[in-house]
Amino acid sequence: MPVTASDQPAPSTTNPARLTRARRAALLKALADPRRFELLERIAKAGCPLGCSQVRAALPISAATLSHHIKELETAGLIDVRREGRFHYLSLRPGVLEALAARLTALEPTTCPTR
Amino acid sequence: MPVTASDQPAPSTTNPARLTRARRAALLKALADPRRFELLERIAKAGCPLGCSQVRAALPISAATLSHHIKELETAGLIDVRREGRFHYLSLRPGVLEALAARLTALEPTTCPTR
DNA sequence: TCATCATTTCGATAGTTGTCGAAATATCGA
DNA sequence: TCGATATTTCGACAACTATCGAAATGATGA
Repeated sequence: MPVTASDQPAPSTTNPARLTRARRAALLKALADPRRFELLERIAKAGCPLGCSQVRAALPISAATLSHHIKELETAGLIDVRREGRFHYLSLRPGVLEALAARLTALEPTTCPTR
Repeated sequence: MPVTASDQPAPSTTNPARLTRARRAALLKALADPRRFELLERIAKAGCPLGCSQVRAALPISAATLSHHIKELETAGLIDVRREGRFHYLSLRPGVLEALAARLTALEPTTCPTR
């Protein structure tokens, strides 16, 4: 892959609704992996920042792989990772999913009048 | 490819709002490719069924690759392809993007009360 | 300081996929 | 029937990525 959104300085918290082409692609790619989506679902469901290890315990996944996916989600700007001592806490970055969803639904409105 | 949603009989027009795990993943994967997304955008923008060749003319892409992406979008259930003689017409399958968007925003609502 | 635990990085591997040119198939008009 | 045009299939290649075990790093508490 030549130039992804991952190369960007990236997902500034301000202005969460504006989605670059590259950022939109990065988000979709991050979400497209089933394991990552499930991970995100768990984080979302938790509501409060979720401990890394708790996820690890609940999912049949190696630590290395989990770390990898967390980085992907973070790089895409989907989650925030608060690093506190040796524990890391994951939380959904607010507004991002909504922004993406809006972008998707924005594609729909035009319906063919002839049909 | 082991077991993806593509194997399913699948994107029945009825009940567009229910999204299987597999189907959701297939949709996201289909959308994650930049070229495919642009293709979809063009189809959406056209409103009315868009000729395959018109797309081909407007995009720097080989016929083989275009065919491949169209099949991906169709298999994912994002577009309908009406085959009419030697021309094929592409149109957005209604409701699918909305359903996916809904699924995404559904992840958001729970916000941490402590923070 | 040291053992322990959480997380990351490294290296390697297997599987997936986007891309194309060339060949095949299909449809139409002459 | 024949040639032209539209689309698909085939075969191949390069790039990417999910995955893991092992080793490294970092932080804590004894």
